[in-house]
Amino acid sequence: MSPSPGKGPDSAEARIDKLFSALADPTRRDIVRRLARGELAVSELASAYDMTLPGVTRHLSVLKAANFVQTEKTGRTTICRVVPQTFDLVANQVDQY
Amino acid sequence: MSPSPGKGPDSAEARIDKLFSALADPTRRDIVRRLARGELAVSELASAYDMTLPGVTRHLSVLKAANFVQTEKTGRTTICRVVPQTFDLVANQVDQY
DNA sequence: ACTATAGTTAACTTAGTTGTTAACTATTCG
DNA sequence: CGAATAGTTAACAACTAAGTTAACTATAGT
Repeated sequence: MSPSPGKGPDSAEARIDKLFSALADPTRRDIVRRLARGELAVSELASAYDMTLPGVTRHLSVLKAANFVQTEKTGRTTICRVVPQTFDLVANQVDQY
Repeated sequence: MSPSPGKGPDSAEARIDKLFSALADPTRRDIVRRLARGELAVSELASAYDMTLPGVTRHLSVLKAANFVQTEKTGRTTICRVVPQTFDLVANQVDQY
């Protein structure tokens, strides 16, 4: 039955949904801007916002689900960095319209 | 007190929120793709989807609020067309990340 | 071993989105 | 005028999203 390009929750369209809705939140856009300047730990990021840590963790998980951000765990700190290719992908999408 | 660039519901950030969340829905992206090929009446658009007319009207109002689409009423039909500048705006946003 | 630090997960609240049906306005045609 | 067509608005149900607190896991330091 193959990877099936159907309209499941993992379809190409659903992936594009995730791209745009991840960017549709100002905190997440700001996270991305900060990470574009260099990788940061979760709590370093969190200190920039008037928001509890779990809130930031969730924004990060949205960004990871859309593949805008990758994380790597080193010891007890989790380092976050941007995945630049994903932005190219968005740019290509936008150009199509 | 001037236009006030604060963080109200009409701030620059809120406008960008609207841009991305308008594109975060597959029906709305499809509407935009169709309109990019030429203007269409609301009911012409609606006939392309397995959705009632009020549903389509609402998607259009989201696209209008984000300024992706403009409408013009002629007699009893409402013609929809795309606002290309808005896509440039999105592209510029994406390039900043 | 104990405590503090770093982060995630769960449960919950509040608010917003998506789509429906029903009711409405306005234009066109007989 | 009366009926059909084009579209919007209102009220509602179902679902998703953002943020909170509380509880948990795991690594580091003393």
